[in-house]
Amino acid sequence: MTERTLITHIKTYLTLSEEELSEIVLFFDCQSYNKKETLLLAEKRCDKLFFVIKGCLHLYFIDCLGNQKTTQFAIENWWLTDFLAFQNQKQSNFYIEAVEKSKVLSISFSKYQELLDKFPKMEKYFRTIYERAYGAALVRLKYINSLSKEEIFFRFRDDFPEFVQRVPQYLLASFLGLTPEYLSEIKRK
Amino acid sequence: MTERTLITHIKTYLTLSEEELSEIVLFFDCQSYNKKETLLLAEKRCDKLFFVIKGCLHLYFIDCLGNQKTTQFAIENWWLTDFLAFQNQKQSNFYIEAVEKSKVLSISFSKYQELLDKFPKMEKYFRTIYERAYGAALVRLKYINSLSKEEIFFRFRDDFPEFVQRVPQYLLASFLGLTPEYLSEIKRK
DNA sequence: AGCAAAAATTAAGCTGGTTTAAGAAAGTTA
DNA sequence: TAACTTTCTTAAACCAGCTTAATTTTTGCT
Repeated sequence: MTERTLITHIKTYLTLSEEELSEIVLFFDCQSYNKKETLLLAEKRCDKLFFVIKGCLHLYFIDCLGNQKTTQFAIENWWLTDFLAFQNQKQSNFYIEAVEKSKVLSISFSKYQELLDKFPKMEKYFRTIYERAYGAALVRLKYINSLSKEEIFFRFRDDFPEFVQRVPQYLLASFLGLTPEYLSEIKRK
Repeated sequence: MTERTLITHIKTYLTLSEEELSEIVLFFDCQSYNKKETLLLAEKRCDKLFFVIKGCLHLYFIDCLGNQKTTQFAIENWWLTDFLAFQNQKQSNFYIEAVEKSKVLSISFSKYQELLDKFPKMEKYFRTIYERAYGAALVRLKYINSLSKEEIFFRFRDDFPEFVQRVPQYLLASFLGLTPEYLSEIKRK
């Protein structure tokens, strides 16, 4: 069962019975996506929260020149959506697309509410996830505001070597906030 | 009572009895800080989560050239700490200082755990706060990666005009990721 | 009010990183 | 294995934003 991935993840944060856990996963839909397939469209109401079982997604937007810019990746055990738009049930500022063939759980906003109402312990689970994600975003902002683009790349490669291998360079460049050309030049050294 | 500020804020997210609310605020200490007074030191274990009753705090670090760089502000009704260090009870990557004379509630990590255990509804409160904060951080990363420094400033001034008046320009410049000199040049136009 | 310190402005010179454009390599499809 | 498409590389010209440094304005203190 592929849903074991989520159950295992929840169990690292909470103590829940097997019955509860198997009830919980019923709130989710499981779907597979091919490389470059779209999961969420900007301008549409953001009604889905995603959990990656296998594969890799990215959250991106299109800048004023028509370039795709990646703001966040999500690999196995990561949650992803436009959280602000999801919480307010507004239209999304971002697109979500599969970077590679992926297996993904999703939950609608109303099911998410139901899940949290029925299993209040899940509030703790998500509180912990978001507390950490927000903290990590602040540290990321710190790096952006203190390191040169070259240092940002080397730091990221040291911290996540396997990830640098995994995603195409032009997506990595966009995530790190530099041009593919400059990233290529940095790597040459 | 100054604690009403927190109570009022919690009530916008949860339904709780007055008895519960007044028990909750007992978990917090209230303290006043003068302008430039330090609340949290980098390199020290991060054992406090802060809530601003009145005034303004900022989360900053010192870059390799010895410059103070602001990553986040917190005004009335905002929570602030180095969330990653707080959750893991590690030493902080950041300093926290009062930007102006401020009145602040604080809670230690162990009291925070106790509070969440005793009042599980508070999990929902913090889940919501962090979900929003993380979403906002992603949108902020989007702006950083798509707008010129000039556009970043004008956008921020349009969105938060009163805030631009409130904090010193050199802190605002640092928060927006540009030099005070360049910000000054932009404003001249 | 008067002094000292902190913050903001101005301007010139400089550089890290972008833009543009073209070619090479790697992946995909039939 | 050939043709097409996507991704990566290279190099030169360019510029947004930084650095430096000197001056002015504002703030805080007694």
